This record gives sequence, C-alpha cells and structure tokens, in this order.
Amino acid sequence: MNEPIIRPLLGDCREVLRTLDDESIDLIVTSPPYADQRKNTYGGIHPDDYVAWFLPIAAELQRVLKPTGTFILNIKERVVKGERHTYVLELILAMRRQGWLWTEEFIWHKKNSYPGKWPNRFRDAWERLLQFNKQRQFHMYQEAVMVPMGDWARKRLKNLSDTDKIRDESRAGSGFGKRVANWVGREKVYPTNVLHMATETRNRNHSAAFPEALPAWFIKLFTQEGDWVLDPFMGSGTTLRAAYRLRRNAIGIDIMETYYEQVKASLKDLQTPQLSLFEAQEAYEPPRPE
Amino acid sequence: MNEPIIRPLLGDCREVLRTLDDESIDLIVTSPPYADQRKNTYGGIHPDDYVAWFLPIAAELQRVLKPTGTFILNIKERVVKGERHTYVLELILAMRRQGWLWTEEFIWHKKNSYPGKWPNRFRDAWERLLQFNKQRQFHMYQEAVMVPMGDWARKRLKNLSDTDKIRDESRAGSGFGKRVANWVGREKVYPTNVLHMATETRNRNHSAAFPEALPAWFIKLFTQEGDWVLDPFMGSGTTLRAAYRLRRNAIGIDIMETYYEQVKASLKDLQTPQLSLFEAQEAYEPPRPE
DNA sequence: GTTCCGCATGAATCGATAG
DNA sequence: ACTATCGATTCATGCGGAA
Repeated sequence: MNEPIIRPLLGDCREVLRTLDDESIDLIVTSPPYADQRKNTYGGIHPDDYVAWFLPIAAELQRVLKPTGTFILNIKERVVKGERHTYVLELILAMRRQGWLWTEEFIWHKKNSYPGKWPNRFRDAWERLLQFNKQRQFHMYQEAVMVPMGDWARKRLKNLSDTDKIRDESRAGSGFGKRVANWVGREKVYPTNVLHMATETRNRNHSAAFPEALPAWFIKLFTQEGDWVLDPFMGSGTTLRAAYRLRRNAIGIDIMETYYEQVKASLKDLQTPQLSLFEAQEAYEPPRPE
Repeated sequence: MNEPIIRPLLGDCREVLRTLDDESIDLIVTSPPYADQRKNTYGGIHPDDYVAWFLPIAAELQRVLKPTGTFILNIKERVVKGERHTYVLELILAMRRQGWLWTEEFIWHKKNSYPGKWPNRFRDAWERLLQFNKQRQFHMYQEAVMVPMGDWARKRLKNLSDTDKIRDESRAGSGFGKRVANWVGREKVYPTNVLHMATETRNRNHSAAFPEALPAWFIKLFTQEGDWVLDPFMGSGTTLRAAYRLRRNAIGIDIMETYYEQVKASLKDLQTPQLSLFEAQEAYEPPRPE
C-alpha cells in the first residue's frame, strides 16, 4: 500500500474549504477554537456570535463530506456570568435546520482535568463530542475499536500482574491506553459512548490539549485505510498525525502560520521515525510491516 | 437533633406542588419520566410534547425553591429515527426564558449501561444532571463531598491489593462506592462534574434505576441537616430515603398509588433499621450516635 | 467467614412485521 | 406513508447458592 497523503493547508478555513471537492471526505474530526479562547486565531469569537460564525463553515463541511461520512465536533460551552452559555445547544439546533442529523453525543471524560477551585462549581472534567451525519446510513466499523472486557474484572482480581494492572487503567470503558496490542485474542466487547482519556500535558505548544488517541479512535471507527480525513482547525496537527499512523489520507487547515510550519515539521519527523514518536505510536497499533 | 420529617404525597405533581409554600425548599432532585417511557405514569409523554409538558411544572418548582436553592434535573434524550431528539436542549433554553439559570451540567457515567448492539451506535452510558438555580449565589457545601485522593492514586499502582482494587473501582473520579468509610484520614480533593456510578438493577425491595448514592451526593453538596429536599417524581422513593439517612427533611410526590404505598412502607423499615439497611447506610456516612 | 460461579435484570435501539 | 408492537442483540452488576 502507498504512503498516505497528508496535506496541511495554510489559511482561513472559510476560504480554503471552498477549494475542496464536493463529497470527497469520509470523516471530519475537529476541535474548533472555543468561544473567547485562542484569541490569536479567528479573533476570539464572542459566545453570542459563535453560532453565526460557525454555521457557514458547517455548510462547507456538509458540502465536502461524503453522504456516508461523519462529522465529529469536539466542543464545550464556557461559563459566562455564572452560567453555562447556550451557544452549543443553539448550534446543534441550527445545524439540524441546516440539514445535519445529530446522530449522537459522545462524552469525553478527561481523567486529568484542569485543576482549580471555585466557590460555586467543581472542575470541568468532560467535553462534548457531537456526531453529525448527512443521512441515517453511514459507514461505521465498530469492530475496529472493540475493547477486552466481560467478567474479566472480577475473575482476574486474584492474580494481578503488572501488565494486567496497566490493562485495567486503560480499560475503563473505552479501551484507550498503551497496551492495546497485548489484548489480541482476548474476549472483546463494544465500547460505549463515554470515552475515558487523559489530556496530553506534554504538548505545551498547543493550547487545546487534544490527545491523539481521540481522533485516532474516531478515525478507526468511521474510516478505512485509504479514506480521507479532514480537520478544518488543524492546530498542532494531532488529527493529521493520527491519520498518518493509521494510513488514512488527511487534509488539515489552520489560519496560523506558526501552526502550519510546526505541522509540516512534525510530519517530516513522522516519516523518519524517532524514539519519542515510536513510543506514542504504540498507543494505537503495533508497527506494521511495509 | 430531631428525626427528619419525610412526607410522601400522592397525586399529580402539577396539582400537589401548588399546596407547597413559596420559597420553602432548599434542593429539588428529581428524575422525571423520560419521553415515551413509563407509560403508566403521566401517560408516556411524546418527545415533541415534552417541553410543553414540563414547563408548567418547572414554573411551580421555581416558586417553591428558596432563592439560594438548587434544582437538579436528571434526564436523557432518546433516539428518534436514528437521531438524538432535541427536546432536552429545547427544555434548557425554555427554562432559561422562564427565569432559571443553567448553572452547570454534570455527567452521570453509568458504568453498567443497558446492553445491545446496533449497526450505527454504541450503548448509551451517560445521562445529564442539569443544575438550575434562581440566582448566581446559592448554597454549596463542597467539603461535604470531597474525595480522598492525592498521590495515593499513584502509589496504588505499585502495591495493588484486592481491597485497593475495589477501592479503585468505586473511586473512579467521584468517590461513590461502598468503601468510603475506609478512606477516613486520607488526603482529600474536590470531585469533578463527572459522576461514575452503576445503576441499581436488582435492589431487593425496590427496583430503581436511580442509585441512591446519586441524590445522596447532591443532598450533601447543596443542603445541610434540617434543610428541605423535594422530589416531585418520587417513584420508589430513592431521594426520600437518601434524605432521611442524611437527616434532611423531604417531600416526595408521585401520581401512582402503588409507588406511594411502597414508599410509605420502605420508610417504616428505615425507622426500624435492619441489617440490610445498615449495610446500605455505610455507603454514605458512618452510623451516628443519637 | 471467604471466594467463586451462574443467573436474572435493566430510563436501549433497530429493523421487521402488522394494523 | 405512518404508528404500534415484537424479537434480537448485548454486558456490568449484585444476588444466591456452592465449594
């Protein structure tokens, strides 16, 4: 099989998206700048303007997505004047009027959430992963994300080796973790719509601590090798790296040149594997023979 | 301190609520019948009619709640024609127009979600716990729900005994579980807005999907001893039992006489403790000297 | 007293069948 | 065509009986 095509693009996604072909993308996974966050990109959208800002982009995404494709939107409303703002709810309603189907809402449980203390709320440890589709029938490869489970938890309490412990850490509902490869041959079950994953604290370059295992999970679930993945808010390129490792083609767009250059550099590193990258790679799939 | 007053009431909450005094309740915790569910109660509300059905009730709840009080609403939208229905989103927007503040959304991660397999979705393992308030300043006693953690969570990885394993199972982010008593004296941290709890599938006397630890957690967080708790959809009385064990006064309303009689009977059991009840009590607080 | 194993039980969802 | 009912699918949990 050929090397996947990974194509980072520089520019405002509202314009760059227009250059993409109709119905050419199998999966869109993205984490757009949250309202009033990342003011250096897209000018820090005010919560009250968020829906109006995002809808034209959603329309373009609808155009480039294949009928059988899926759009995964990672988002969370921020607190404004002591309340959760409603722009995410309104966005869902507006996108449905635009023609999207709101198929599902996954929960990303951030096991290591941002620390802090407030008098009237606890730490926010979850984000929404909204699944939108163009039609009821879409491609989904559930077997690709199955996790070992069953009554395993009870039976194995006695002899608990180190590897088993690590298995348990990563088990927790969705099967992320470092030793997935060790589970081959065990009894597997399907995951749920709650994903347990830690944020990546290592990457301090990128403001959004989007762990690579997150796009990787959806890429495995909704695409096959050779399919096309799109991230219109590429950032540091997490989605693109996940796509490359899983042998999917990918397009990423970002408005900031620093991100664009950074992603290009990291992709070169990927094609010349180094130790640090090799460690990260283990998290998803064992190295494949070429 | 006196025995708490626990008052189950029989009738349609749309009428019974009118008999309660203005601003007399410190906390409302309830899990209303979901759309198209529980057809024996309130006739199984159609998803499209859900907001219109609930809004008048929400108005009465707003009237009886103290200005510093909190309303916790447990709800989850069902799938209709392959999509998540939007009535919960619309309900939040409508309640805000009614004057409620949408302060927070907690996630209840149901560790034992309903099984099943479908071509285009996974099992649903979470529900919403919507927090509404009348004003930005409300009573919140965060220390009452602190969870033992600290670096103990890391040490546990090395020497993992069976008991530690069980502790870990129940710890999982929010400190529910049966071994809370064992944690006395450990370093404590505040929980997050993600609650990990199993549904109570087979409770001997009462089959309640709503685990008692759930209302108990919010009762500890938002009330003090002697405060008043209200559950307008009492069901099998889970909220009332939790309130009694935590020495809060409580009012519960249900439209079905069988539930009403069942709750009255279970409350009598509570006041004459038996072994099984004593075990359950341990989950929340150690027995108190009278 | 423990631990272990078998079993019933869910705020589910889809697709097919029937009115 | 649109709604109502039914069977098939699936798994974490806790109980009870057994070793």
